Amino acid sequence: MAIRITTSDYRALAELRYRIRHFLSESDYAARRVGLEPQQYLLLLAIRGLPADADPTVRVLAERLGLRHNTTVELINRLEVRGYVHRKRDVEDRRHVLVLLRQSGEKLLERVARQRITEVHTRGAELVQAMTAVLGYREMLPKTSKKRGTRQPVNTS
Amino acid sequence: MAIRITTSDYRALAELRYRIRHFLSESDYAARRVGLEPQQYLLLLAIRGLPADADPTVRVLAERLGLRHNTTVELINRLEVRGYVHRKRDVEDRRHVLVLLRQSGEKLLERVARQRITEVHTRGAELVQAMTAVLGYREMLPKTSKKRGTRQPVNTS
DNA sequence: GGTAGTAATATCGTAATGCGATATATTGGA
DNA sequence: TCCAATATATCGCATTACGATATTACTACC
Repeated sequence: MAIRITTSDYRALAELRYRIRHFLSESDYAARRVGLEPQQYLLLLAIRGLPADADPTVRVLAERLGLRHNTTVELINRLEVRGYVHRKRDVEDRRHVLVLLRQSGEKLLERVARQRITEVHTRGAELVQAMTAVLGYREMLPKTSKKRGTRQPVNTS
Repeated sequence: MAIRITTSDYRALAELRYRIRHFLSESDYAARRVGLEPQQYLLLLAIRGLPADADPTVRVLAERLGLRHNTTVELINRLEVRGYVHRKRDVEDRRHVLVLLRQSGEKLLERVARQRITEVHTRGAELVQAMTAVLGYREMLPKTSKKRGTRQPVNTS
């Protein structure tokens, strides 16, 4: 049943990760330059760039960041201590906590985003190109057994 | 001088991150299921999938993972303790340390990679599509505003 | 209205991650 | 030989992340 995984397969997976990682580390670096931890930048971005129909609750943000809710709570704590965001109880449903940007947070976010926007369009194209190259190296991979399809969802949210 | 960053810009950046994050977290999850931390899986993968012309030294692996060398050293330490890799001094240049997979490490890596290979081909295509959509979200707009238009179109050649 | 169950957030303990600064060993020249 | 560059390792510290558990608020159902 087990199809042998070749060195080419491993190289493709590794190369894909390498490309993505280096694309993202530009942004990590940009964040650190303005004194933000990478994850902190991502939280600020997630709030500011939330889809129009969503509220910035802890749970929603956790889902957007691909994190557990408790990890997100602590991330918010650190940003609140630094004065970049603040919490506001949702009056509609008092279980919900809305996480809102403060001026200082928005400022920092903007400084990182400004550097990223052009960057993303130039390097992003490279990344997409590299990804299609890597992904297309074996388009005709035979379908594996049915069992493999029973995968659990990543998030409990 | 500063061009205003719009909500659409933030949404695009956030959406891009969301897509990438969820694509990657599948792999984090697959790694954790076999008892590997995400980064540990990536180190094993980096070793096994290293380009043919490279040696698995600490520095090379750090570069492939996009990490500082000292972070990589500690990651290797943890994997060595668990018996998944071992170190070997390079006899050519005794400053170099070669990081080699042990059987157990290779086994675990294979289990994760096996789940990822098909996954990457299906979800990867989705990701690429989403990325081009996000990256090109303004490419379709009329190029009236010259300021914004200074961005290069995606070159797929 | 009361109660059980569900949902959202928070807290605690612990391990992994990651960096800057610094230390040590090795190599390859001047 | 001596010195600068290179490679790895160590130390201290903050951040990240998770599982388990607690607390508060809402919702059904009786």
